[in-house]
Amino acid sequence: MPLENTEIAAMFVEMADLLQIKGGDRHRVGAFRRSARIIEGLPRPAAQMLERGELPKIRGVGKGTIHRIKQMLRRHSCDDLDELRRSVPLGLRELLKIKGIGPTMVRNIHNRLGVTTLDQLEHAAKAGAIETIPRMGLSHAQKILAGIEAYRKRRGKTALIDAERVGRRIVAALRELPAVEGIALAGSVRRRKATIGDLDVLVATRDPAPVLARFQTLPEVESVLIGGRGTEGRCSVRLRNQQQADLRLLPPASFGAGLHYFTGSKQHNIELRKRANAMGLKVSDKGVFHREGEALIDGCADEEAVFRHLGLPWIAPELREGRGEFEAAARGRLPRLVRDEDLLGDLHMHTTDSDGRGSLRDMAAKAAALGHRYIAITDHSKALRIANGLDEARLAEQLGRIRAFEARGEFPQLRVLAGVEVDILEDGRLDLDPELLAQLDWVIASVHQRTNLSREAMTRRVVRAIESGVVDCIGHPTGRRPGKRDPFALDLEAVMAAAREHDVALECNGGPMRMDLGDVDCRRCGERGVSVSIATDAHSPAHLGRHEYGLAMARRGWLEPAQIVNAQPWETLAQRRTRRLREHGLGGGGVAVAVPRSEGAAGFAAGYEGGELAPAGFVLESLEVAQEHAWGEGDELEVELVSPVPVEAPAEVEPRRVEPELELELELELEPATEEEAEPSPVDALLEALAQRPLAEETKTRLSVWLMQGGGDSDPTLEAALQALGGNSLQRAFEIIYDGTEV
DNA sequence: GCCGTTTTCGGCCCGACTGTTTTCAGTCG
Repeated sequence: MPLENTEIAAMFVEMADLLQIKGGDRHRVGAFRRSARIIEGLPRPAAQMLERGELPKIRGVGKGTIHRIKQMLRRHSCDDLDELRRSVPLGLRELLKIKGIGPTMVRNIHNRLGVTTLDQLEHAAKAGAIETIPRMGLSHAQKILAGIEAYRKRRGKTALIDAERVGRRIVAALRELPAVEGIALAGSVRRRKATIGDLDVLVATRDPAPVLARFQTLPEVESVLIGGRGTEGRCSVRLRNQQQADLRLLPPASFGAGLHYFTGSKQHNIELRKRANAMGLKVSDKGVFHREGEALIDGCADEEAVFRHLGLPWIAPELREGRGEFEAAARGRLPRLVRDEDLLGDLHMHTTDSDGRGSLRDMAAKAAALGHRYIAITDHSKALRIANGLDEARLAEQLGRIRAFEARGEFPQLRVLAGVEVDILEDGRLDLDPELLAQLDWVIASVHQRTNLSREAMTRRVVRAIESGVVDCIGHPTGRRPGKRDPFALDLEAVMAAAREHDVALECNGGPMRMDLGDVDCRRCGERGVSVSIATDAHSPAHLGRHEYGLAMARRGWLEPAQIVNAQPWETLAQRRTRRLREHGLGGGGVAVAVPRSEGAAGFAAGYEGGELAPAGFVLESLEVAQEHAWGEGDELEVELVSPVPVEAPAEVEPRRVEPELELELELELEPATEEEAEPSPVDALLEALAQRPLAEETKTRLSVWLMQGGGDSDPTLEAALQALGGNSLQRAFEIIYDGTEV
């Protein structure tokens, strides 16, 4: 497998950093950075473009860059990078990973204080040596110490995309060997965690020697940690990206048992073995055994066999965190996890109008090729100058362009929605005129700047945006960058409550460096009835369709298609928006939804009174008004009066509410029990369990499972107990579970 | 290092923010 463009780009960035630390010519540094940006943005693999002679034609790519790329493709490095790495100590390179420290500061710190390692820097900062450097003061020292602490917490963790990329390459190389009968990545990569520690590679083979030999000499390998003779069946290496990779060699007959064991998580395995124990069985990476006498029952060539022996259905790796998956599996209540093919559209992407690399048409063409049913164009707003954000005039112009594009009907199966990713300003106001926002089809509101507010201020800020009525979704809600930046201070609980009240979705941003919301937050959304948008945040056509990282978080968060906005048809989302706008007294106010149905202009929205532009599914005064203002292929465009706007959202998105009358009845039924009743009813026993702190694991699981079913009669005893506590039983369940858990 | 032209070498992206300083330097996106 050839190097990917992002990997080549990363090497150019590293060269720029190292050269800058050495005090090299800043324009040369800048040229390396520019090369990195260009390579990262190439439409096709650099290797391919090089072969076709397309690379030298690109502005900014000169002879030197071509020469280096050729070397990198051949040997994953180049002469200059080798030389720079030799001349700059490893410890100094590590300092760059601390937030607030750039190459120039590394240089100054090194030159003035002789610091070459993280520990030395920490010592210097504590000893007050930082302040002796010109233009650096106490704040810098404090910032550095905080940065070191944050870095230490996340050290050794690699982003999923990076770990997976190198892992896949190793798998591809080993798979070629005749001795390899089966191969898989296990561990946290397989569970699709956002950050990965070590890489686990499993190989099924009857002939370990050639596999071991090949593994140790892969180009990705920097040094062998454990291996060679005496270490049968395994080998650990340090990779060039500083990750550790462990190779395990397994007999094919027990590959499934090993795959399960090494996929983990640890907690999941502990619970699995507990369960096996209770059944008189023993489970290990070698298979399933009788507990007495340890006789082998089954080596388990595949993973399903492991679960089958325990009377369980196969559990998806993403759920294997010991967070209630066994209880759910045993009761036949595992979630039907959202899959790529469930996603009908993508509601977050950028074009060349702001900081994207593809035009409106480029994005639409790619989306159509991927079979998307709809996409929303959501460029940045003016506050994000660096991204060339749109002001009102440019957005209005783009809106007209999108409507005209739709009217042409070039991609009849695809609906292109006019949207925006509007900045949430410091005080919670939106960066664009709400009147204009109300005319769009899909509005994402995001925080990009001033991210260091207090928790209270940040929460007020985001909640205010939600309350505006024109916002459909909060983009990358926590601002986290796994392994790089902590989420900003935010009361997500309050945000979710507001989101639910105003029917606003929270985004699960699938940008591989964001994955925001994370898995735990996705699950909280699911439990609270807050819908989630799995979006790519694509900045080029190549990024479209890359739902894998958003899906990873959503699946780890137990989310099902019904909880995902972009797994719903666009008409459903349009209705939700229309209803919300009307409730907030913004636009709308008509009586019917008009949906154009013509062949040539499928999915195009008609205009409404006054000749202004209206979003798809917009509420229109009448059929006549719609037809009068319809544009497109002249009279070929039909506008159809569909139905009055439904007031209720689809049942699967909106959890049921408890009827007040029912509550009252149950309360009466559950009047205080008399002392002589020896045996408490199941409901009373459960009430007692619900009042316990900390909450028993079993009770917690029962609550989670019930919540995952959307409440209701899946567990009548629990429902009765919750209703006895008064109020909305779903709400009670959330409160109890989060009161009884440290989140 | 790359570009463009002045064809042999000069000029190279930028704004917000922060911290340290009274005019700038470094980081981040």
